[in-house]
Amino acid sequence: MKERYDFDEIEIKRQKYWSDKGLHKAEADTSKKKFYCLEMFPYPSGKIHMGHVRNYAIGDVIARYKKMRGFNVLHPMGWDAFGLPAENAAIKHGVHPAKWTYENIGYMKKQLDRMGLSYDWDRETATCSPGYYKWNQWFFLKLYEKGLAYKKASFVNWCPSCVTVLANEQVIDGACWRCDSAVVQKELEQWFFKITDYVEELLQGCDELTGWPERVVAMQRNWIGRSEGVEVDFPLETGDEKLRIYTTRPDTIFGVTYMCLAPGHPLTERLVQDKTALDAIKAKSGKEETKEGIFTGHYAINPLTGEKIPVYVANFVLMGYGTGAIMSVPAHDQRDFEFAKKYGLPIKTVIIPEGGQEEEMPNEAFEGEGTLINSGKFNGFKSADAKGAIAVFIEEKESGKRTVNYKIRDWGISRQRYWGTPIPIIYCDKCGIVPVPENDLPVILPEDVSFTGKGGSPLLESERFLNVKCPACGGNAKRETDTMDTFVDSSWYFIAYCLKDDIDLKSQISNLKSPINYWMPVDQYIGGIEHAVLHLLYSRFFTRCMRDLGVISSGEPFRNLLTQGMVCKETWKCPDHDWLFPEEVKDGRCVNCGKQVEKGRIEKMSKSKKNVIDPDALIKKYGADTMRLFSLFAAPPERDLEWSDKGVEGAYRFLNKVWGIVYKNNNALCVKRDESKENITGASRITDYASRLLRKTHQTIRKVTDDIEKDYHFNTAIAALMELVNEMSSFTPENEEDRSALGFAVKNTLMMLAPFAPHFAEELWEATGGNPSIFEQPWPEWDETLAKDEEIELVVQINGKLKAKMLAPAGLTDEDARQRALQDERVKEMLDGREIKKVVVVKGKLVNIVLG
RNA sequence: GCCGGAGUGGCGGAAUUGGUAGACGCAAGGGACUUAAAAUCCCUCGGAGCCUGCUCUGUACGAGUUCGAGUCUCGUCUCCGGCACCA
Repeated sequence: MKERYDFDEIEIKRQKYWSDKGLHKAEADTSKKKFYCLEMFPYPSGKIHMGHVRNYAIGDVIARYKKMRGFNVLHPMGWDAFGLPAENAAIKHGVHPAKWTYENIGYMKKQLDRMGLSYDWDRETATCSPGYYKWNQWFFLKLYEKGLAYKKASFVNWCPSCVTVLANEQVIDGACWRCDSAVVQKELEQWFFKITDYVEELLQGCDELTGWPERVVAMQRNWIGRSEGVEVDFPLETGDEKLRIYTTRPDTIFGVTYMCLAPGHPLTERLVQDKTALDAIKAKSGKEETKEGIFTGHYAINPLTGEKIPVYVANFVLMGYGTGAIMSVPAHDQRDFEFAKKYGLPIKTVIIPEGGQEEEMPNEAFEGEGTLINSGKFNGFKSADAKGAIAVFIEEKESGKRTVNYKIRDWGISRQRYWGTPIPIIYCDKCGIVPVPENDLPVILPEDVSFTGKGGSPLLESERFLNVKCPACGGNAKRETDTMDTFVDSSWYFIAYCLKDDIDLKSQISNLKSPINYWMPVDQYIGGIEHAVLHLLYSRFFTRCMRDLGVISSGEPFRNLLTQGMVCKETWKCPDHDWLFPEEVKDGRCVNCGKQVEKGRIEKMSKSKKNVIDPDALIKKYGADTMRLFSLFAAPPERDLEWSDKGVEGAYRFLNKVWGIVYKNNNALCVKRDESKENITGASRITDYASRLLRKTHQTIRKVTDDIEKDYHFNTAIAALMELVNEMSSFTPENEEDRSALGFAVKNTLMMLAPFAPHFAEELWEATGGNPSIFEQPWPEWDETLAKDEEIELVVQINGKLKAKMLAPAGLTDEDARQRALQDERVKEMLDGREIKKVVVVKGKLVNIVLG
């Protein structure tokens, strides 16, 4: 072996070795226990970034570790290849989205391979390939058959800059999630997936997501937003029209002093005379913090009290939730309270808190539960009881019914964009909406379109695509020109990976022994927290739909989820030149202007903040193993990672140290024996020397295995390996026993290092005579008796404070420990003859002497 | 406002069911090797005191439970993330 650690040569050699061996290929085999390890696939934006590196390094450690544990491991990778950036690149640079995308895929794939990731590339999929998106279309047709895909006109979130519709989830604080432009409302015909049909199941399924981070499950529950309440009809004073409201607080219904309609409510136009005032309210709808409203001039009747109640239109009432109308109880709802104060409306208290009294002039609404007053026959009821009783009463009076409401809406999937899956629908003047026959799939995305960026669907311009014969009547018809939301693509790619060459979902229906049913669910899914709601919820929905189609036998796709933290780095800012690259800062000054720079916060790596590290450069300087090792060592996976150039050097030093030990061991050990100048006397001394290293090795195997198994805490596992290596580096073997102990330590260190620094471990494995691949070795096992310490440090406390430490044989009895502590000269001195009240002994660890 | 999560050295981070606070790494200081530097190796490294050994103190803050609290309970403060006029 070479004296120097030449990472570049080794890594390329080992990547070829694994590839030639087909080490990462997976085959479904029901006789083997499987492990499906999956990292969220990337959008092929051009180059991988450190976030990818971390994500994939974590996944690769798990995949390689599980393989060594004897699992049949599936570890695939592919490309989330449809999406806006490709189209934007086409508009900007005139490159066709397909060309742009496939070129990026080619480059990024090389980068991933250079990292030494153990993917089975036979299963690679790009969602933009017809072989993949055909099944998006097939799935769409199946949902359409079941009434789960439907078209409706609705107000949608429209981004004027991206010229497209956005899902509710893609709107953040009224702005586009991608470009930050203000989102406007526009009425369009859209295709929807009926996720609301599965909402109860998706919610209940949350209880079973025990392998998911709690906060992600909480976010999903929160997004679904289930609430139980009552819909109540308030008849209008004039005519037979009724106002239907939704409330979760029927216990406060006697406190209603006015009502509010959403500006978009169907009745507003009829009730409000002053259209300019109405328009003003509409303009302020759903945006502003301040509450504004107008009186309609109409009154409704509270069905329980018969009271006459003024009806308002208010900007803060949402049309999309409940019935778009509310009953207002200012005494017990802060929003209603503020509105009432502003417009001088009465406030009627109907709930008093436990042990409280009715306040004359409340300063704020009391939103808690309590006891009912001013509520007719329900006076004296507790809120919880009153909710039920009043709901029943309303139902008996046929004034309303108990209902469950959800915040989640159906999933709008239409996008007025080119680079996505064509929706397989044909519009015929005679037959109306006609689905493309299954046999005609895929509907291929045409290439002959131009990218002007002027908006509208580019597909409208492709005559060959647009004009089609109606499958039903044969007459002239037109295709749907919208494409699907790319979240459709990513909602089932993990199922596609299970099928190797041909993603034929249909052929797998009702096949209990299909590869899908062998590999699914994903045992470990790893990705960023940013997908906590969207992607993960849609995938759970899709998998359930697939289950109901018979494609898969169970509906929960991801057993365990690990959300890795962000990769962060410090930032630099110049008062004139904004964010600076680290190399633009010299001695605390900006190299452009010489001004004092400000050390900014530690932020997520981003090009705009100029605090990115380029993985290519890192690999060139230190190699992939060092990069992987550092990103795994610096923090536990779920936490944010602060990038440190010095820390990377530390990881590199560590590998060099191991290399040095193995090199020395391999070549110089045999000679060393005669050159020995040290005086080591007595065989027992030598035995002890070797057995200490042996013990440490067994302890390390236990620690590393536990750390990986428990929570994938690779940072502490690597720390334990470093400890062992430190011990090895100061170990000079003097005899056969020593040499075999060191050999054992080296061999096990390499095996444990293998998932983290695979090329490095594989190279040294071979250099030390290991054969075949280290990844075909079983994970090391420890011997509990050999791992046991012979001596322990017995801690003596007096009144809980550490006073002395002494060596004692392991496994001593509590009584022995007690005697040793009490008879220690120094302890005796400190006790100074004072009365001992009690002695607490913690087995094999500690004695606490409690004085009176 | 509601729901999560977190506050430990100069820094990243360790500490089974409550039982030696600060593993491992980085930075820093000192030393060895070298003509010199790099690399490497050795030592020190929470704070304060007498710098030998030791003593006191210390895990955001304040109480509490306990023989014993970074860990459990209650309260306070700060920071981060998500949701947010959802009736």
